[in-house]
Amino acid sequence: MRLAFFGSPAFALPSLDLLHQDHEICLVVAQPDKPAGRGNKLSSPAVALWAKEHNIPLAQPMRLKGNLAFAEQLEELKLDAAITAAYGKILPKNLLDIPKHGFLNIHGSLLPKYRGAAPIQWALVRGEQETGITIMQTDVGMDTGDICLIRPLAIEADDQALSLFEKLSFLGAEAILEALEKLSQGSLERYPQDHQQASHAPMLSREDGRVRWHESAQEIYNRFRGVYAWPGSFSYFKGQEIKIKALKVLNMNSKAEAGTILAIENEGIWVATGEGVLLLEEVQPSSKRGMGARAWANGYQVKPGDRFKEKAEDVAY
RNA sequence: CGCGGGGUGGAGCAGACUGGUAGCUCGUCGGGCUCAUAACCCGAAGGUCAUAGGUUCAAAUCCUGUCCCCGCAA
Repeated sequence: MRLAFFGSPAFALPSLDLLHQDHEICLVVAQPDKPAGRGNKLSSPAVALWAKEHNIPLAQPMRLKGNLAFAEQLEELKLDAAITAAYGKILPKNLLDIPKHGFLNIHGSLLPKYRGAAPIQWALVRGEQETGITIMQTDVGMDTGDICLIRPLAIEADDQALSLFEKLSFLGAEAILEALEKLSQGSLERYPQDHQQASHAPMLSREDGRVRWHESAQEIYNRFRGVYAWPGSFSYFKGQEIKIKALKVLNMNSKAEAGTILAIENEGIWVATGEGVLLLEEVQPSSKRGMGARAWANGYQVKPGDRFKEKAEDVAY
């Protein structure tokens, strides 16, 4: 089939690869290049780089709404369908109607749960044991369109945002291929979502990475897994920001105040939470590279009884 | 030219403002204590202080250039 592919980050690449083998990708659309990273160097989305590598026409429009030139460009391609995968822009109605079969979206959750920009991360933060991929007919709402195909995936206890992203990106690729197969045979079903069951997964903010020590060890660990790729779990020790790079839930309890360091062992640091105890294995003070928690305790004179604080201005005793 | 922090024995840090003997917590090695130990005690090895130049009687420390690493913002 003649397709256009809308996507931006690495999540979309496995789908692109697979579609590229069986279908004709007439146009790749990605977010515009943006200044990013230290020094604000201009950088291209992964999908844009992919298109350049494979010599496929690439568009990176700033705006879609009211962009007649872009709409015309799409019209002229005589598309059978268009695919979106983590594109990052809302598609206006006039564009959705252009391809013969409209737009299909690859979404990283079991819709109607976790609609929005960060379904994978929020499924982890909420401690879900199962998530998946939904192929849906894109409409003007935020992930509200009819469902075409659902593929569940178990979340492993040690999955974090990156590992789950990777698994789902491959599952998504298989699912979209299957959906297109059915579409071309005219057997693709579509049924409406149960909007009563909908939940939302908004884009993460830096604040979502802040460790909430009063939560249970498991909840803190779940949040750690969800925000692993960005912004990462962070807390404060004696006024300095500390990122937590590796973490485990210990099977023990403590009555100490949440955030208190209980012991410093070779394998890491024991920290009390609202319920249960966590083992900090690897940390990273700002300006430093990640280091073993034990090494950090050695150099920064961390002692049992010291406490982590949730905010910079809280002074540890 | 987005803002900022850092590079000191194998690890993590202090020392720099106010130049003058290389320090701390660990690790390693040897010895001791102990029923025993990752615990404790004694001892030892190991550092061109990222790099190049400058100032000075004297530079980890002050000045200039270069390389590398990291946090924030986007």
